[in-house]
Order: sequence, then C-alpha cells, then structure tokens
Amino acid sequence: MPDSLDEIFQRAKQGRALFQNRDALSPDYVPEKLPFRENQIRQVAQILAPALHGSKPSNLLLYGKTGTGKTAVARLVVERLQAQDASKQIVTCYVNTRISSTEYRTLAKIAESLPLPEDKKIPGTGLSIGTVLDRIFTSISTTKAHLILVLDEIDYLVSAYGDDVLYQFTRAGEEVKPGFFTIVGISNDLKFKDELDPRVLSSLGEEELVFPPYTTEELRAILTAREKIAFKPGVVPSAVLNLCAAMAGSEHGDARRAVDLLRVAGEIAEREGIHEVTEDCIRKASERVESNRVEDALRSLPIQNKLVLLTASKFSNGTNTGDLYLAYEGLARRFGIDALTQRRVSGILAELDLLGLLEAAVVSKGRRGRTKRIRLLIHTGTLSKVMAEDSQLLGLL
DNA sequence: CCTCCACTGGAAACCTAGGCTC
DNA sequence: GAGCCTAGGTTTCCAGTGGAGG
Repeated sequence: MPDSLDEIFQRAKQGRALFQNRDALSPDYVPEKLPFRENQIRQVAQILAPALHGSKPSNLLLYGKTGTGKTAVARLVVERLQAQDASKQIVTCYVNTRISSTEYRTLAKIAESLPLPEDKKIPGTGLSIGTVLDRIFTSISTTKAHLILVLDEIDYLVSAYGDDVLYQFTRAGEEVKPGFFTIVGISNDLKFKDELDPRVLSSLGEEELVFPPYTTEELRAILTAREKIAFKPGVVPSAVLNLCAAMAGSEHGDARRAVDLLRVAGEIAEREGIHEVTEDCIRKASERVESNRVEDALRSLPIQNKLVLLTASKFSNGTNTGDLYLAYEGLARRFGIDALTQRRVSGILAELDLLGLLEAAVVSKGRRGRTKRIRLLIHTGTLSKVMAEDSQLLGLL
C-alpha cells in the first residue's frame, strides 16, 4: 500500500513531535548518571584513581551479562579520570575485541590511541604481532604515558586467540618503567577465567567486580529516566514502559535491549503517525529488534558461509553434513563459486551454529555413522532477503 | 558384546595478500 | 624490485568415535 509522498512527510512531521531527543536512546549514549550502578562506579574509580598521582593502578576485571552496564561504567569512569588529569600523561583506549575481530586489529586499535612517530604507525596488515607489541611498549616508555586500556568482550579475544597477547601485556605492565599501563577487562562470560593462564589471571584479576543483571523494577526506572529525556511528555504511557521493562527483564535484565526496544517502538509509532507509543508498538519493536540482529549477522558473513546457509535452507526438514555438502557443491557450481572441501564446510557449520543461525548438533546414527544434524534456525524469508543484497548471489530464486 | 559407518575435529602443510628490508 | 616475513583462511591427512544393528 504505497503512501503518497505528502502522506509520508505529513506523518513524519506529526511523528517528530513524539521524540524530543532521540539520541538519549541510542546505543552509544552514556547518561550523566547510571542508576543502580553507583557502587560499581565508586569502586572502579577508587581502583583507577592512583593513576592521577602517577602510580600504577591495579588491573581490573568486570564481569556481567550483556546490558548490565559494564561498558557504560568503564567508559564513564575512564572519561572522568582523563578529564581530571592535570599531567596529561594519562592515555585511555577503549577497544571492543569482538568488533575489532582479530588479535592484530585489536593491537592496531590500541596503537592508534598512542602517540607513535610517523614512521612507526601501524599499517592495516603486514606486521607481526611481536612488532606491533614492541612499538606499543616503546611508545609507552619513551613518552612516559600512563595507558589505561579498556578491553571490552575480552573473553572473545581469549577464546579465539588464546591469552598470549594478554600475557605479554600483563608482564609488560609489571616491567615498563617510565610509563605504565593498566588493563580494564570486560567479560560477559564468568567462565572465561578458566581459559586463562594462572599467571595472566593473577595479574589481570588483581581486582574483580561482578555486575548483577538489572531487575525488572530497575529496568523500569532506567527506562523512565531515558523516556523523560527522549520523548515529549505524555507520549509514553507508564503501562507501556512497564511492558517494555518486563519484556527485557524476562530475558536477562539487559538494559541495552530494553532501551533499544523503546527507541524502535517510538520509531514505529512515529512511522504509523499515531500520537503515542502503544503496547502494540512495543510488541512489533520486539520482533523488529530480533530480526535486525539476525539480518546484521547475515550481512557480515563471508560469501562461503552465506552459501552454506543458503544450502541448509533448501532442506526444510533438516539434513546432515554429507547431504548438505553434495547440495552445496551443486549450488556453488551454479553461482560460479569455487567449492570448499567438506572439512571446511563442516567447520563453517560449526561457526554458523555458534552464531545461532543454524543448529549443527553432532549425533551418532549407529552403524550409519556420526554426523551433524543440521537445522536452520532463521526464517527463509529473512535469509533470501539478505542474500538477494549480495551481488555475487544475484540471480537466486 | 563387537563392528563398522560417516563423519568429526586436531594438526600440519599450503596459499594469498600485504608490509618490510635491502 | 626481489626476497623475506606474518596473519588468516583453506586444504590435506588421518586417528578417533557414539551407538544401532548384528
């Protein structure tokens, strides 16, 4: 049902009246105050404060599920600390290791925040990990910098690449004389300590802090505070906020999700040209948020992984590795893409399973061997929509 | 209880892209 | 520009295996 242009703009004009400051609901927004996290803020601040008079603070580990405020607390404290720093020796750096995705790029990101001489800048590729580390350490000791390094999703780095780099860091952290650096590690995964070398753990985990999930009550208070900034008065009924908090709370007290839900619900209300956010908007938003998550994951997949997923979608009743591989080869030929080996496809299936896009459970079928039972976990509609965006896969369907 | 399938998943070798040194 | 190096992705090789059917 194509709206006329005027209708769309008219609705947008009315809709804009719903928001007064949409940014307050964006994922990057760090509020002035983080309610229910005052304790954690104070503790982190106390741990890092020695940096202000030039001595090395303890390393620190922050634990908690997603959306419990770890990142926000760390960023807030580090930001304030730097603002208080008169000596200008404190350099802070925030890296999300899952987003920078490889060991090398994580180090490159760290190096970026340091004052490196022009000829020692880190290129996008080509250097060994060791060289990059050297440059970082040299820079710290020659400039006498006090680097405070926030490593978000540190568990990703460790599970994907091991703790070698962390070991180098913690050791250097104890040795680098004129400057120093401190690591603030953030992990979603409480078990991640098990994967660490005891030496790394004892250094990295000098101080630990656990962030409990928010209760539904707390989520409601957080949402109320944000809603006051983001929306015009009276646009979001309190029953709607309650629903929003309840839906996010029932998951696992994830504040980011709750806020996201509210923002998307607002946008839906705006697009529909209604004058307030309704419970229905929240429900629609919940669906949208979920499918966005899936679509983003799909889009960032390498071509071969997309092809494997596409193949899996041809089997509506699930399949196994052998049959899928045969079908995959055929599909690859049709698209003019070189087929990978079965071993690799088996690996890709495991990766896709980890992403939650399909289920690849290892099962034994007795005399008929052992294989992975493969079942697609996403809508074929969503899949073909995203696949159609890929120029290499055009001509599909 | 034993066999034996159809893979799994570890390990190492190989390939490619790109920076570095000379 | 030649020759070297590394990271990251892939291939090659293969020992290992859970459990239905004998």
